[in-house]
Amino acid sequence: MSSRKNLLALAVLAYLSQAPMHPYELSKTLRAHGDDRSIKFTHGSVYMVVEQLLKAGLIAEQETTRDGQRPERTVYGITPDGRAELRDWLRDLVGTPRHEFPAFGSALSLVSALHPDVVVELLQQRLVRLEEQRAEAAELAAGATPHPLFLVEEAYRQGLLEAEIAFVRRFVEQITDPVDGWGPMWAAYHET
Amino acid sequence: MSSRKNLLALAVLAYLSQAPMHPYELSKTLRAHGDDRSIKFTHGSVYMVVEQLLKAGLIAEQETTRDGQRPERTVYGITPDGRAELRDWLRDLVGTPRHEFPAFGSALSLVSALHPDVVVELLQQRLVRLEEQRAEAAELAAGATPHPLFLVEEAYRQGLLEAEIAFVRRFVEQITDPVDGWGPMWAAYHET
DNA sequence: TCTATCATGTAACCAGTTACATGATTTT
DNA sequence: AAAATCATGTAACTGGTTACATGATAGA
Repeated sequence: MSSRKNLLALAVLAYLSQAPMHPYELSKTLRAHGDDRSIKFTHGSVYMVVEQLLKAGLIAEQETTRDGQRPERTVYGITPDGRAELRDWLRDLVGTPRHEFPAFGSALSLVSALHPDVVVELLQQRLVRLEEQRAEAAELAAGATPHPLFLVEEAYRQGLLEAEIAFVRRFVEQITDPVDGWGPMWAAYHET
Repeated sequence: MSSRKNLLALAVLAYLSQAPMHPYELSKTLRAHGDDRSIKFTHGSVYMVVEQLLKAGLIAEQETTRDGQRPERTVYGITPDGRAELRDWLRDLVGTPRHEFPAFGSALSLVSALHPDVVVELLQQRLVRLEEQRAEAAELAAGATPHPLFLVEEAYRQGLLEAEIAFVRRFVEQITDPVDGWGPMWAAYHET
């Protein structure tokens, strides 16, 4: 089995559960549906996971066609094992939160290596970028209207975004608070 | 240069900027300081990044000691280039948000493949787990008292956690709302 | 003293990214 | 008809994870 690490494999299973396709078509369809906002993949990685899923028996070669002088295309379909894996994997992802490692969190854990003054500047810069993202997201949500179920991932993102904005604001205040801000202590410690 | 992908490399630079160490010691120190909550690494990957950083000239072999019949240990120290990279990298991470791919988000984008009834169950299960995590985090924050600057990453996590809890609650309601919930439409669509 | 665990590192394997290759179609 | 872009795939490189190896100390 794919050992459930690469989320692209999940997406491929999901799409093949609706109709057989060849890898290039998968690649296109995924991108067309905007799945590249929630799943990281490149043209090349699609071929990779298809091969992995094939080895694992979760999909199977369905037919091999040749259209004029184009390279051969192999069409893959999902197997019963594949359907089972899709279901179980999704259930697991939805039902059980797992520990993740957002880059900003990692940076925060090491941020004492910078001088507090520059950190404040950087945080303010981050804030304006975050607010830009929020504006874009709002626009996007206002525009399109497929059923909102298909925007649920966007809603989730927006929630996280708001939380991050709030956090950054608080953090800036904690550093700069004139009465008991961390700035001075931090600056002192930083001379080492 | 390390091309700035593996955050472990950043942590290694940060620690070596305080004192030279050998890889095993790095591994231990990182774990002792709880950096494994914010950065994903294993014993083996530390050796890997040390080698990469060495190749990139960001750290340098300082001395090679042998203690009794233990294997030789090589002690590494940061170079001036390494210090510059540490600073720039951190600045970038703090100042500029980047697009990330949380697993729950990916799952959400495909969740229509499950029946709405089971999704609701799963979300409720997720909620109790999330609330457990929140309780643990609160306890942890109440207990320890190094300067809160060293818990800032925890505070960030908590913010995200709250946001996720709120989102999941809303989502459950949207599915199950008796007047215009998505449940029926979703269930119907799901027969395909 | 036997066993378990720590200290330290290497090597083999697997996954992911990037770059390249080539014929087909479309645009200028 | 030249240039650009699309359609389709392969191959090479690089990074990350896992498993293994081996002497040292400590506990039973």
